[in-house]
Amino acid sequence: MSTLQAVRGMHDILPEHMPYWSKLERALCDLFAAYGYSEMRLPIVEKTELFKRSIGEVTDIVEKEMYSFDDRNGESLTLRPEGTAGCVRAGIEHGLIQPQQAHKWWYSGAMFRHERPQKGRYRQFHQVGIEAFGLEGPDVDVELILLTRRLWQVLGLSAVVQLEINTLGSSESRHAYRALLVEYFNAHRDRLDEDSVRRLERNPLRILDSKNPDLKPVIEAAPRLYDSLDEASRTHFSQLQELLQAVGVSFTVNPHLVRGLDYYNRTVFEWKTDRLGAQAAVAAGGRYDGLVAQLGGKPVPAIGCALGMERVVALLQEIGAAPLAERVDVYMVMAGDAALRAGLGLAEQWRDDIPGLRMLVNTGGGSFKAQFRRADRSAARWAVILGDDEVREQVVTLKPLREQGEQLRVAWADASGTLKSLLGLTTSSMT
RNA sequence: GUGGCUGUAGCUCAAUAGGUAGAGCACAGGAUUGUGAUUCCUGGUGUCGUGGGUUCGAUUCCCAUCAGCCACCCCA
Repeated sequence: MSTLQAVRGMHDILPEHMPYWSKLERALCDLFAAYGYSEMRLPIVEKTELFKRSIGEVTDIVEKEMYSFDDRNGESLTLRPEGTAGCVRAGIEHGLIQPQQAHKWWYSGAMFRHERPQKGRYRQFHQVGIEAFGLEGPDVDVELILLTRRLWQVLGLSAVVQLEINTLGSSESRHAYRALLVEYFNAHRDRLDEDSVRRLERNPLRILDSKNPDLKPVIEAAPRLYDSLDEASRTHFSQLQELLQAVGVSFTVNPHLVRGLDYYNRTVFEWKTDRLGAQAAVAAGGRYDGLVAQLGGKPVPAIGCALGMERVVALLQEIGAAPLAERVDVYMVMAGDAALRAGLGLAEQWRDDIPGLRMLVNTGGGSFKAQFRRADRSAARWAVILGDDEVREQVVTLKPLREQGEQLRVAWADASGTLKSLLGLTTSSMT
C-alpha cells in the first residue's frame, strides 16, 4: 500500500463536521454548569487490571475488545474502553470518594474498543461520562435522566429518542436470579441457539433479549427477574417510576434491558433511537453501588451514565439540525503589493481596536473576482476593499455583502470606529 | 469474530462483451484592464484501493489483501 490510511475504525473528524460537535459540546458544558457537575480529565491509558476487575473478566469488552499492550516494565496497560473505571480509580486514589459525601463529576474523551466498525460504531469513539457518588437515589437517578432529557430538548432531539428503564436488583438478588436462569436454560439447552448457549456462560440475562423469534417460548417460560427482586430494590424502582411520572418524563419499562458491564445493579436506563440503524443506544447508564468498594474504596453508592458523542452528532445530522455556524464579520480584499503591505497593518490595528472582531484577510492573491467569491463564500457580512486607489488616498472601501446598500469610503484613521458601529460589536458578543 | 455489498479525478458518479478512462460539482484564469449571482469560453490532475495471477495486452476476468457500508454479535 503506497498511501497511508487511518487505522481501521479510527475516523477523522473534519472541519466540516465540527459545527455539530461544537453544538453538542457547548450544550453539554452549559448543562453541567446548570446542574452542578464538575469536570475532570482522566488518563486514556490505565492498568489492564483495573478494567478486568471493574467491567468483569468474562464480558465481551474484556475478553476480546481491549487494546492492551505491555509497558516497558512488563506491566499490562490498556487504552480505556469506557470511562467509569478510571473515574472511580481516580476518586479513590485521591481520597475524594468518602461515605457521607456527594460528588457529581463529568468528563469526556476518546474510548477504544476493538469491534467491527459499523454505522455509529467505531474503534476509537468519544463518550461523555456523568457520575454521581455517595447518593443512594432514586432522586439522583432521576436527576441524571432529567439532565439527559434536557440535552435532547436543547438539541431538538426529543422526538427521536425514547427512554427505557429497568432494575437489576441488588448484587445479591441479581446473582441469585442469574443462577436461577442458568439452571433453567441449562435444562433447556437443546432449545437455545448458538449465540444463546454462548451467552449462558457470559451473560445469561442477555438471552432474554434475544432477537431470535424461535426462542420466544423458552424465554417466556423463564423465571422472572422481578420475582427474585429484593424488597429494597423493588421500593427503589417503584419510587424511581413515581418520581419520573411526577416530573413528566415518559418512559417504558423494559424487563430485558441488561447492561453489558458486570458492575451495574438496581437502576439501569437507556436512551434509544430508531434513526441510527442497529446502533440504537445513544446514552445509557445505571447504578453501580458495589464498584467503589470492589476497587478498594469504602462502600459508597454511585450512579453513572455515558453518552456516545458520534451517535448524537449523527442524530443531529440525521434530523437536519442547524449546525453551529461561526460568524464572520469582515473579509479583506486586496490588490497589489502596496495594498498588501497597508492591509496587513490595518488588519492588525483593527484586531487591537475591535475586540471580538472576526476578520478573514485574503491570502494567496487572486483576482478581485476570485477574492470576492471567497468573501462571499466565507459568509462575511462586509468586504473591506483595498486597491491602488484606496492606498493612494489612505482610505478603505466597505461593501455590504449580506444586504443591499451603498459602498462606503472611509479614511484609515476612522476605519476601526466605523467598522465597530457597522458591526454593532460589543466586547461580549462572542457568538 | 461471522456473513452480504462496495472501492474509478478533491467530491458525486459513468464507461470499456479485456485494447491504459469521461461527465457534473468544485478549483483556477478569462469574457467584465477593480466588485459576489447567472451565462459562456479555457485549463489541469487519475499509479481505475493495494499486491499477485491468467493474457500479446487487465480498470475490466481470477485470487489474496486493505478499507468503507449494512446486518449478526456487542455496545455509546
